[in-house]
Amino acid sequence: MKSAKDILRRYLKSNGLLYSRQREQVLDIFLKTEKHSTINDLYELVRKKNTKIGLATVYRSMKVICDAGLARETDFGDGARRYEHKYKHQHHHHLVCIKCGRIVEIASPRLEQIQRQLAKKHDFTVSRDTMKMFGICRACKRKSK
Amino acid sequence: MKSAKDILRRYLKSNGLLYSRQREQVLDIFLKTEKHSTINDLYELVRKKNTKIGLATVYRSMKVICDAGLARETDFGDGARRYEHKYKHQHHHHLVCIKCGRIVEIASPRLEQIQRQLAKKHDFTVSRDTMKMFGICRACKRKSK
DNA sequence: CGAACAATTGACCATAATTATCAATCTCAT
DNA sequence: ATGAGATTGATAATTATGGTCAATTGTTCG
Repeated sequence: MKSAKDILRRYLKSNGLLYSRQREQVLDIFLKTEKHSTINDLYELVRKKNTKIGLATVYRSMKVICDAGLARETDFGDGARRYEHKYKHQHHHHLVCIKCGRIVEIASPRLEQIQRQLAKKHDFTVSRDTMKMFGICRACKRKSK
Repeated sequence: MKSAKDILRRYLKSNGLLYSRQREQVLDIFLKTEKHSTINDLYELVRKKNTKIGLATVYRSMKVICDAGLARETDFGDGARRYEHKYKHQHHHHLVCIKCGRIVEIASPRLEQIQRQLAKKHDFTVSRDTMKMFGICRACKRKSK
């Protein structure tokens, strides 16, 4: 089983790109995060290891890490791009609480099946998909009673 | 059957807001658009009728029109908020071609049913949801052969 | 109708996320 | 170790969007 670093290394090499210290640092930090970090989140974390790193480098590194298939961009409509793990994580969708911001990840084979059928019906070759439901979670419903 | 203007009027009145000339103009233009316009698209269209209107007014008007339930924000991840019709239009999802930008609207009761089940399972009260699949449409697949 | 009052507007500024620029520096195959 | 080419960090530029405020407008009520 290849490690995430191996995958990044291989991706970079096969595209004529370099395995820089900064890219490795960003990947290390990203792998340690649990969920849905913004570029700024990652930037601040990486700066604890490397105070000299620039914000643009974090943007650029996450782009490469996505291209390598290790991360996935998600957008919760809050004006900031977020990243989640893609390697060794099953495809999933999101329930987002608009009160407390809690995000629940959900996987549903039946949903995926319907998605495949819909894509086939319209002859689309799908490379990326996203489904989100925004609403109020159980805890917030209790609180507001 | 109430017209979109009646709905806006009623919404405004019941919220202590005013029915201004600009809001009506923005609504008129929005109703004439077919699909997924950005604020800037609408701004340029409204300016043909009212060269004095400000961009901020279009932002503010579309916000109110959304709140009144006549429009829905969509996000295709291209860095610009887009608006689509909500009144007298059934809920739907999107297939987006990443080559030519074509957007196909799809409705699926089975998908909606699964969404309801997933929300219920996690005790979420869903107020808004979105599902998108990005890929290559039939026409673009043919072209690239 | 017309005055009064609160909401809205338009112009402009503020902010925030993201990207472009470019000289200095680093990576890696040889 | 070296050189060609990729990357970086600092900063400026860009873009979408929201805030401010004095001037204007819409609505209500007498």
